[in-house]
Amino acid sequence: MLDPKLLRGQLEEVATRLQTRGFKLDVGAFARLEERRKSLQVETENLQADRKRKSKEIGIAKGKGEDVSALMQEVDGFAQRLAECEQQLEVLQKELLDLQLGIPNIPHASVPAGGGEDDNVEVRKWGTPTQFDFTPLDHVDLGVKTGALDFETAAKISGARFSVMYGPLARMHRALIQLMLDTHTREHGYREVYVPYMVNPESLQGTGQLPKFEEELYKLRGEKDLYLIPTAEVPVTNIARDMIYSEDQLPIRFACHTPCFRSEAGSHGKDVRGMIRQHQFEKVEMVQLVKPEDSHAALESLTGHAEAILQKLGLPYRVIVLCTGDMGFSSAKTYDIEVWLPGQGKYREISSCSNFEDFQARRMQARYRPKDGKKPELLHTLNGSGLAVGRTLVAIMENYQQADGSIRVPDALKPYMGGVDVISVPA
RNA sequence: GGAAGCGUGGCCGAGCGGUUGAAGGCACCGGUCUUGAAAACCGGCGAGGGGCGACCCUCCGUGAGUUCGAAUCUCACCGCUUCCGCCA
Repeated sequence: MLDPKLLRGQLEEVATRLQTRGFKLDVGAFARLEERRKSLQVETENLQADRKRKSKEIGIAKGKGEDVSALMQEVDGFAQRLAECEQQLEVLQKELLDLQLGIPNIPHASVPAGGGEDDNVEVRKWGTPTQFDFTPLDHVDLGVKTGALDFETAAKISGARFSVMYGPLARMHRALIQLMLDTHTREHGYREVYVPYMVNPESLQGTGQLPKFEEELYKLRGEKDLYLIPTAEVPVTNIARDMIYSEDQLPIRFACHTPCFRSEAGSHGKDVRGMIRQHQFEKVEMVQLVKPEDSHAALESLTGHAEAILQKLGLPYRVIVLCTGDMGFSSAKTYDIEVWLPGQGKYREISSCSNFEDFQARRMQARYRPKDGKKPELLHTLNGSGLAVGRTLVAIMENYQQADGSIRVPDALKPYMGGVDVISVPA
């Protein structure tokens, strides 16, 4: 959520900046609502002040044993109007809030302008696309050859966009999670955290998935309103909801492994082959809670933490900065990391690292108290995948494949693989 | 699932329906003292919001209700604790 004061005070500038990300702010509608709110709120509060004062007088008069019927009548005189005002104000404020909850974050000044993914800008590249002296297969064909991936069985059990993995490949999938968590906790200063996979609507509103993107979520049946998490970002960031941290507690860094559940509504026909886009996938997520002045530096280091995993695994990648038109709803700035996939002959997203500044914090009322003892301030939140596990597995399969369809185990994973160093093709 | 109890400021903890946004303590901030620190003492100190301002409003788990007036009374819901049962 944007700062309501900013919205009121600099409505036109805000609208202009939101336009760069393709969002049309209805300036007129907002201004009209805001004007009505202002006059109604002033009237309501004046009447409330009146009632408060008179009630106090009644108390005093009664204490002295005086007659209070005149005072009571005075209150009666405006009680009706007050009730109307209060009710209308409540409706109006709800309307304004709904409007504000639907407004995306303002892009940071350093974000390149652009209308869509074609305008994203590459900022660096690591490694070079893997070369083969044979024609490389994609992970689906490799999965068939090794007998380790089984989409048909997954379809039988659940449907499209699910996968079943067997043996050493399933183990490598688990090993990746271990490597990622160990790296972030031992080398990058994150605290490991375990969280619920089912969350309430308040949490989803806090991070920005609700109210606007409900169709992307799986909602559970049952007497409680619960949703499956689309990312660990939701439960982990909401740890900070309604909190006031002391300044010396910051920064807080969490690393968390969870499954993620996404309906992928609206991506029909996209990445239908293989395990690139699944309804269920594993991810290790990094979340940071920092002081406002530190958040952009934190985004750089957090992105580096995700890159470190790819470097350990020897997977070529590039980092791009998303342009204004391609960023997510809540983000002020986002780097995507794209890994080289020989099977597709292109770079594909494997991590997304974002600085939300105070956008999520305002929705969550996540704050900290500055050292000088003054008012609590909103903190800044960030998160990034470190990494998407399924896609990392795909990248390893495709980059580490050999001519016979077997897959070498990257050195960094060997300690976790119990002696297996090749996923071989059965005879 | 059954029974009982409890939800008050950053934390702990008082609070007869009426000058209570809330005693007290801790923490925190400022000061005195000290070579420095600690201790002691003095002072300050909840959050959110509105108004150009003088100021004003809201908030005691959440939501309804009673009342001129609710932290305080009623109802519902949520959460927590303890005991019993069941259970990975």
